[in-house]
Amino acid sequence: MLPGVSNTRKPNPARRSERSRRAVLAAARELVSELGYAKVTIEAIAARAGVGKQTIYRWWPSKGAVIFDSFLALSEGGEGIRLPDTGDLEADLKTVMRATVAEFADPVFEAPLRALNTEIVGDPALAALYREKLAGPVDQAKKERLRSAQRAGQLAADADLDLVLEVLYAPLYQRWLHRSGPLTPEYADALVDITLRAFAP
Amino acid sequence: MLPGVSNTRKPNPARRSERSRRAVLAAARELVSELGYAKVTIEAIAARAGVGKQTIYRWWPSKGAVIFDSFLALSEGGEGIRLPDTGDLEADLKTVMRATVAEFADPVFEAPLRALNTEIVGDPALAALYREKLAGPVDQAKKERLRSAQRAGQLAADADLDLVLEVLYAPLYQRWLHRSGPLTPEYADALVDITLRAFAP
Amino acid sequence: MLPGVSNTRKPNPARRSERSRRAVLAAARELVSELGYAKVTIEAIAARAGVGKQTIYRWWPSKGAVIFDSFLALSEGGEGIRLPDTGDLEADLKTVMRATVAEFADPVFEAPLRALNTEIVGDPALAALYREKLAGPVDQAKKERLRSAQRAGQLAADADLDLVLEVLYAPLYQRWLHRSGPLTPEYADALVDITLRAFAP
Amino acid sequence: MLPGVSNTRKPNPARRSERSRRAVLAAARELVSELGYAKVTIEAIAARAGVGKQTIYRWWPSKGAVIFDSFLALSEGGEGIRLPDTGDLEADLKTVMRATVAEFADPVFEAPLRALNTEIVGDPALAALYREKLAGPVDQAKKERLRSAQRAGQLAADADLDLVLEVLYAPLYQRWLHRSGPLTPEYADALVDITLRAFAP
DNA sequence: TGTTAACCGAGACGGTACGTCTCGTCTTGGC
DNA sequence: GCCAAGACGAGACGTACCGTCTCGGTTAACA
Repeated sequence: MLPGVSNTRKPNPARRSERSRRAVLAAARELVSELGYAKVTIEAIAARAGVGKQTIYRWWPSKGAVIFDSFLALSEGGEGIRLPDTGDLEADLKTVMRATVAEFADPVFEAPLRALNTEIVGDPALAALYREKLAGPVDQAKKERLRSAQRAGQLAADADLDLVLEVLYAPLYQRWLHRSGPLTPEYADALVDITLRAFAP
Repeated sequence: MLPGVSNTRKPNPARRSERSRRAVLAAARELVSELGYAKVTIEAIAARAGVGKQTIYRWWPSKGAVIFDSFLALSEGGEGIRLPDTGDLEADLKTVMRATVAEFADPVFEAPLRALNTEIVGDPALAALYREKLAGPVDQAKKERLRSAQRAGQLAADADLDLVLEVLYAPLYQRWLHRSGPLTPEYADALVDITLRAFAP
Repeated sequence: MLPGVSNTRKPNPARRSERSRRAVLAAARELVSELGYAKVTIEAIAARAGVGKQTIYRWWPSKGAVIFDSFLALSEGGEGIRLPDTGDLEADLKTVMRATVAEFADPVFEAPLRALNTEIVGDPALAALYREKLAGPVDQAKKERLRSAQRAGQLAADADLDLVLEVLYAPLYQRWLHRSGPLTPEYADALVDITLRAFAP
Repeated sequence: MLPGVSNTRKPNPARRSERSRRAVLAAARELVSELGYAKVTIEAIAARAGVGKQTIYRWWPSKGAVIFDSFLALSEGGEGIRLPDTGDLEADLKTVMRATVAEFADPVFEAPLRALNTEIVGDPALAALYREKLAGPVDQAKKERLRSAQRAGQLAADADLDLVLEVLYAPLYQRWLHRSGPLTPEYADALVDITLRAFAP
């Protein structure tokens, strides 16, 4: 082999077929909803998308990556997320937490979200990508609202905001993942109350 | 179909080979530690255990069930778990939480625990089993300690103990699952401090 | 293990259950007719006969042996076979050959006969048994008739009777095995004519 | 189902790998020689050939078909078979028959030939293929020689040549299959003598 | 404005593991 | 000690996907 020539060909993104990319992501999303993450195969995605398998292997490193990308594409439009800021932290947080509870209960979100979590647990790279592309922006928006509350004296000024978010969300997230209890609006409210007491100024 | 008549022959547990059962569970445990959950195959378990594949399929419905059982078998001896009770709730909880942090960091626990969580996310039946057989007894022990603290006036008498446990453990669990932050003894202490403040009498 | 004790236990034929023996042979015969030789399994024979598998393995060395035995049992009653001897060799042979043609065409004989031949081709021991127990007696009866014809001057006195039988029967047998041509009464007659011409005095 | 639509995907023969085809047939031939037909498995053929199992299942319907094909491939080169024609029918036939006797005795031919016959007995489709592709061409060549003999007045002009071949070969074939007697050059000669007498002009 | 390199769909390939089936042996009670 | 019943270790079955590797057939940049 000639020097500088590699056998792991590097594709040229400029020539990438946008039509194929979209078809793959759409097929991936559909299949995860229909079959659940574990039963989706790359062969099935390719067939459904009307795409050669190589086209998928060329542009994505793994099944997880394809499916993750298909979620990313969904939430892409919603850039610049902002949380409500009425000045009343408790009310604002309860609004947001109740919305989160509702989202977790929505069967449209259920399957893909669980799929995502299944994959993230065992794949550090995907976990990093998840934190960077999905969780990160949302957390930034939440922390923005919390900082505003700190300025307003509604939250301890020295509170570690990452920790605040964890106390607020992790119990909810764990209940959902393990199905260890009901996800009700009252539960959402209770988490807000507890968090505000824990991090009161 | 007539009652009691099934086309999926059901084996007679009385004749089950204890030697095979043990060998399968041991092999499963070893392989999960060595390869991680995703790369363990039933064929490999059977081969390592010196057992026919059919013997596994006869007694377990899925790979997840075998592996779960192999964890169950581990913690079976440790009945009657009790938490330390020195009278000082904060100190006792910090001891326990620091131990949990250490356990999560231990590579011996890492792989199997992640395997378990991977499987639980997508399998409600397994999740129920997990709650009943593994999480349940441990949580009972923890709640016992918390009730003792309530009697001692160190915790709000009307605190929902399930919620207390969630606030205490879920952030830690989430950090570990998502690798979203360092698991340090200080972090363990912080969680105890926050929880005690949130549920102070 | 104690000296003189072997691990290949030798069963005591005196204690053998006649009821089981009969049931096994009957089940074997039925299953060969229904499924053809290749699809019959020892498990199926045992199940149909209401007999433990070990009972079959105890008394027969192989599937072929069981099935062969089941044929033997059939033709056991018909000892002392004699061919017609009207004095007219040609007429007598044509009668017998036409009967053989009819037998080969009878679907009741078809499956078991093919089964037997399948097994015999690849198993010298079974082939020997076949010659001794099934083909032998019949061939003796045929040769008896031919000797009578030799004495009557209808056949060359020095003709090798084994060869005569082969010329008479082998073409028919081969056509049937290979399905290489129609088995008609005329064909039977033609074989007799040819054989008589070839071995004319 | 719509016409032309099938759920059993059919592969495109144009893309078939010649290398794999050859490797499979070679492996099949070797394994039949080494183990005998019954003990050859598709897995073993695939492994020996360095081929995926699916590649075999894609192109052949059964083990029998693979092995049959492996024989076909052997005799493929020898197109346009011609029998010796010195003008002396008896001498020519004895030459050919002695060669056949020798071939049947050759252990290299023994195992595969028995394998082939085992399979043919129970599989009408394979039997037809055998007659068309293997026996047919050879029989044509033989009949050509016999026709030449008819023209030379060495054989009855109205003799049924198929029948002549059967009388000539079937006894030999049956002796070999059933191991019911020795296959000697003298036996070959005897069959020729008998046949010529039976079909003398 | 061809030429040509790369992507595309399709799908065959060598493999691995699946979950099922049957083999022949071993084990357990019942008679 | 034979028997029915059936669990066992073993391993082949035929299928589903894996990830790689050709095939022709379009494109799309560049010569």
